[in-house]
Amino acid sequence: MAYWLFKSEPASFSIDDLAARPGQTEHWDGVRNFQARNYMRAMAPGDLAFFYHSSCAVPGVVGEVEIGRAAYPDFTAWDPQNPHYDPRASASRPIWSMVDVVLRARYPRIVTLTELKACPALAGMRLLARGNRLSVLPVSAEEWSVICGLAGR
DNA sequence: GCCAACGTTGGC
DNA sequence: GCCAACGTTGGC
Repeated sequence: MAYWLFKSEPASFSIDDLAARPGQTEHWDGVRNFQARNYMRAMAPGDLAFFYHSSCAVPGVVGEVEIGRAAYPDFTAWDPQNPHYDPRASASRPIWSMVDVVLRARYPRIVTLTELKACPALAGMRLLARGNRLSVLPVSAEEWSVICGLAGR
């Protein structure tokens, strides 16, 4: 059982968008970074992940999802109409992966980036590391429980 | 809109 | 294999 964090720009896909999906589930497609892809390949069904809103007025953790399906080919990569199209990818050579996520909790309030930074127990968190840009990150069990505490859960 | 930080690409 | 150029991310 492992813990993770997914970033998403709410203008593109927010936790409310996920909540509105049938079954409150969605495949997490469009990741085009090898390290982030490899983290998704390490995910197992039942793993939990934070849903983080980035590039917005109040960046922060807004909820939790559960991994519903382990990594499988990201077919959006070989769709020329898709904004994340990668001409190197194909059905026989997928290159990119995605997982399915299922909404588990939408927090009643945002655990803001400012709060995370102010929390000494989270000083080593990957999300807070200088220059961090990965959209998929591992989270330690300690960090998970600390942030759940901040969220009031 | 700005800028720092980073990953990727491509010339050599 | 090096490294400069470029594109992207993401906070502010």
